Amino acid sequence: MLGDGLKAGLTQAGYAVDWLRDGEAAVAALSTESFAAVVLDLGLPKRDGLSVLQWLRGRHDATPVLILTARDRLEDRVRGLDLGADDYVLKPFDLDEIAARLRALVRRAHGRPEPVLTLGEIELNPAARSVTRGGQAVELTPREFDLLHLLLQNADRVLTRRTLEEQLYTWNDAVDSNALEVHIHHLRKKLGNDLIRTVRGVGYMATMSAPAA
Amino acid sequence: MLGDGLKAGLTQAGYAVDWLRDGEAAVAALSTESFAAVVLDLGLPKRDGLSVLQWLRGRHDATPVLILTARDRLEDRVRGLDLGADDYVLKPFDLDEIAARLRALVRRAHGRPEPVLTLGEIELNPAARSVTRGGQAVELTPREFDLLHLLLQNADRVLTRRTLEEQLYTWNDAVDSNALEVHIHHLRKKLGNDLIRTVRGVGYMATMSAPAA
DNA sequence: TCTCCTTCTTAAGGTTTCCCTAAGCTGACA
DNA sequence: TGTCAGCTTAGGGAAACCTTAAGAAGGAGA
Repeated sequence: MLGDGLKAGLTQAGYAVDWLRDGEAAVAALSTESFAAVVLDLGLPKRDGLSVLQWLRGRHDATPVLILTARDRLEDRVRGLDLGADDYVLKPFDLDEIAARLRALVRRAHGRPEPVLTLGEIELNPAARSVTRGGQAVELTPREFDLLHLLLQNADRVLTRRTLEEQLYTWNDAVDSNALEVHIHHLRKKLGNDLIRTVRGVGYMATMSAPAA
Repeated sequence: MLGDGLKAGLTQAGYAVDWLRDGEAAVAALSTESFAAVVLDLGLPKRDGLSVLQWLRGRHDATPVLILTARDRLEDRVRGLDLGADDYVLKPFDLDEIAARLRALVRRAHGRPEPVLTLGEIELNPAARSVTRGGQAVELTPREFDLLHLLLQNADRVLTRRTLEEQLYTWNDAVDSNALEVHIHHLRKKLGNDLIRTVRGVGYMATMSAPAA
């Protein structure tokens, strides 16, 4: 059922999709055909998803791989990235998010830069990892950049604290502190107070215009 | 002829349409005016559609672009998406489909393709956690938002006090007070008295128009 | 190896927002 | 006209968030 939805969604997003229902079939397909990218569910029957990934990288096949993993299987995600996965998405997943990340992966694989993100007077260049405000360069630390990147990719949409922390800290899930708040604070200091809106009790959202007083 | 039909159809669907007949004219129009969305035929005369798209994205213009492409020009479609097109439709196309996709694109341009709940002049966007009344933003507190969300999800259906409280307060933290009434009151103050109808002895209901006498 | 420097996290107030409570009031229904 | 469900109002207090500062951790360069 999960596969059905995923296939339908990605097809609608403009991809040609081959859906292999177990690890063995996936290996068989990957040995004979060439794909732009692979979406790999780590909970595959017959042959474990991680072993498929390991096998693929063992052949020096650089096809971009996006892994799908359950929220409570943190160690799988870490192992997946270690084995050469390019990105991951947590289940239950959002179709738009998968489509967007796939597109980014395929772009990168072709050596094409990801498009610049713009919101108001802020501009973020993922390839150069640079940010400008009103045309003027702004220096951000790595964490600040990643956080801003996430927010801009989801502009006008509330991101929960949980989501942000999960994306920001791939390995160490339990960041039991207000680190996020501190980074938000630094971003606001550098980019202006209007860019990032607090949604009390939920999270944060990047948005262009301030609300009507 | 294709353009004629498209313009007529989109106009009828409620859009204000400017029809530029070649790539150069399109670039000229796009440099001076601002559009809610662009429908781009890749087979334009004078200046190729893809080059128009490339030019547009080169200026960091994020206007949604829907490309029209012939069924046998698959690679154009792929290039178009890579260059930053937001969606595509194959020729020969279906007018309703184009209209539907345009609607989705325009919405997405201001906050992802999230389903928006609408009732009368009230619109609620769960992704942005925003509410508008007659197009004008209304600021709600978290509790107010959640309550309105519940009511709109069950529009024209009576929700008992009990149901509402259970949903609002993580499993029956039995709020032994009139807190619910207070929030209802605040909502009515912000959104007008007609939206939420009291069903005496039972609960509340969101509904569009006042009852017939 | 040592030192300097950047960056990230932690922690501790300070501040703002919001939510419940409670008490008086209003209007519906008998 | 009495009663009761729901409406209205305002303030205390707590949770959520902001701000600041300092210590840890890591890396670069000598």
